[in-house]
Amino acid sequence: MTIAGFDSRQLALFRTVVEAGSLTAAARRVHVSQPAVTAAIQKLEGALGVTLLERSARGVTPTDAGRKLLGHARAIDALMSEAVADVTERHEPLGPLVIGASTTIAAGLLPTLIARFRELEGDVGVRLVVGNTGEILDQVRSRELPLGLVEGPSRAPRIRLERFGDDTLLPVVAASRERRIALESTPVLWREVGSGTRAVVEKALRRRGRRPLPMDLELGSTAAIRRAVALGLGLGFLSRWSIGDALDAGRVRVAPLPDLAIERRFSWASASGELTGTAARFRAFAQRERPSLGH
Amino acid sequence: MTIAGFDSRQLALFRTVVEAGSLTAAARRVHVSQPAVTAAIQKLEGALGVTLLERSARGVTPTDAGRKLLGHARAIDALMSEAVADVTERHEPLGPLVIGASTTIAAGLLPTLIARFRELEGDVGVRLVVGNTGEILDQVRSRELPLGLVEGPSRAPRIRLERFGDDTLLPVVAASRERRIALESTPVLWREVGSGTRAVVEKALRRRGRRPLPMDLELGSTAAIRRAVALGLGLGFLSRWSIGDALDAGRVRVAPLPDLAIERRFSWASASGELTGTAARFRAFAQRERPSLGH
DNA sequence: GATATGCCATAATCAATTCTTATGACCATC
DNA sequence: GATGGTCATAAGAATTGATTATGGCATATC
Repeated sequence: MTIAGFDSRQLALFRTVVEAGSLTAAARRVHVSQPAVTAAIQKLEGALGVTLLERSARGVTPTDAGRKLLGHARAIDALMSEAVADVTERHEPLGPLVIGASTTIAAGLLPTLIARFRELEGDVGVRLVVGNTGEILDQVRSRELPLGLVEGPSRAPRIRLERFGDDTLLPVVAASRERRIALESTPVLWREVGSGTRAVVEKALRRRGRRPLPMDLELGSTAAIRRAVALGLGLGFLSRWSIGDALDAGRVRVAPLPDLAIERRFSWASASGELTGTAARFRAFAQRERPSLGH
Repeated sequence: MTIAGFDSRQLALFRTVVEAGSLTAAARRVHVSQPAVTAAIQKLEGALGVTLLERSARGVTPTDAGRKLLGHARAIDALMSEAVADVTERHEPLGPLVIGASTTIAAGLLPTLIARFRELEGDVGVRLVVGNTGEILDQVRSRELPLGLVEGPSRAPRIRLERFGDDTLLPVVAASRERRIALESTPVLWREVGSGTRAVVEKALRRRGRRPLPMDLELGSTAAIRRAVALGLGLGFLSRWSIGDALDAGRVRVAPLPDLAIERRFSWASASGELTGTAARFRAFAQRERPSLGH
């Protein structure tokens, strides 16, 4: 399939570029680097044999050919969405959604996602099994769960893993706190021992030389941490996926400690082979919805 | 751009699968392996959360969702071609096409390609510079030529190389020859020393232990070799791209020496950066046309 | 019914594309 | 001129996507 070098994703990107007015802005919008956009557009131009954009120091503007292509790109975009909508349309009522998730995800990400899914699909029943990553993986392996959404692992035996997206654990403090945060003397709000989130946070802090202090607090859930942060009790770590509301409300803000942003991955887990019915539908839905979730 | 997992190439492949009636047949048609098709369709099904094909031992048939998607796939295909045609449409008359090519390509592939290009674009002037690969690359580097199409190299300094496609040098004999070919005692029809084609053929034959014989013939062009093969003078090597007519005419056939099929690559060469005008247009055209050229 | 044939699925491996980071050149604006 | 924005290039890493090899399963054939 190396033949064409011309597909709808390139067109969608081209559209974004024109609408954003610059390669850089488009790159930001789709969360890739600017050179990636440069390369993709060049490839598209090469495939068509036509210059599509007039480059300048202030951005890009479409050439005549580019303007023509823009129209087609929009039409194709529309047709693609229509195809998804049409094919995805359900005829028989869906069975309940059975899904396992690790704590952070179950608390932060899934509620939104499930709510939107039910908006679209009607009142599907939901059984959400919460556990740590290992527990969920085991239950997927033994077919107790058709589908899991977990933090971290990049591979697990006898299981099919697919990437959901990347997450960032951001250091946050109360919005009222002074600008400079002294890492050594600010209380840290921990999750309980055994939590996957705690493990990665511990590791990252140790790398920075931060040792546990008596003034640190240990809390049993992400929600508790969020509340504690808002109350000014210290520095907490919150997932980018679950942080939105708190930021919007203006109660908390991201601490100016850029080295402390912790990257990790969320992955789908399913038993090898066939994923069907409600679970398949939910996974596909979530995957499409993802770009609109995190900021 | 890892977000969607859903693009027009997947749809085009899906369409091919349904129209071919089986994954295997579709794989043959698009020249990829069957597992590649399996994987691509699975990915598409995953992205939509829907089963598209009913698998059986006799092939595949679309499900309801699959039939719906097929319609959309056709529509999108059509729209994509329309977009290409529209954007590619020319307003000002094109300048002459200036292109360099190595001997085999200039003789075997380019005439067809240029003819079709002119059918589409009108009577564009053509200046075709023939030379061996190194000579062409030098002239591209020095900007004497905007574009070259050459055999072989996978990289060259200060030059942008892009893949045109893969070529196979097939061992051919007269159709009238007996089935079994004794490599040791059959005369080989060589190109002259210095030819890129000769170099790779020599290497391949040496690996098989075949030494030059007094009965071998040396000829100055691909056309001469093709004629000599048809006349039964011995074993020749012809490019898959240029062999079509001779095979069709029934004068020659591929010799049953599968280990002797020699793979090599054809590449576009252009100066770093901007390729515009007629050359850009020709390259894009050729790239789209390619699937219909070789067998 | 045994056996063979053809189709699809999986696993392991390798090659190719695509992305990222780092950097440079260029143009506007202060 | 500096500064801050833009786009382009290069080199490396990561992801994707291909390939070959193999196995299961259903239909067809003897």
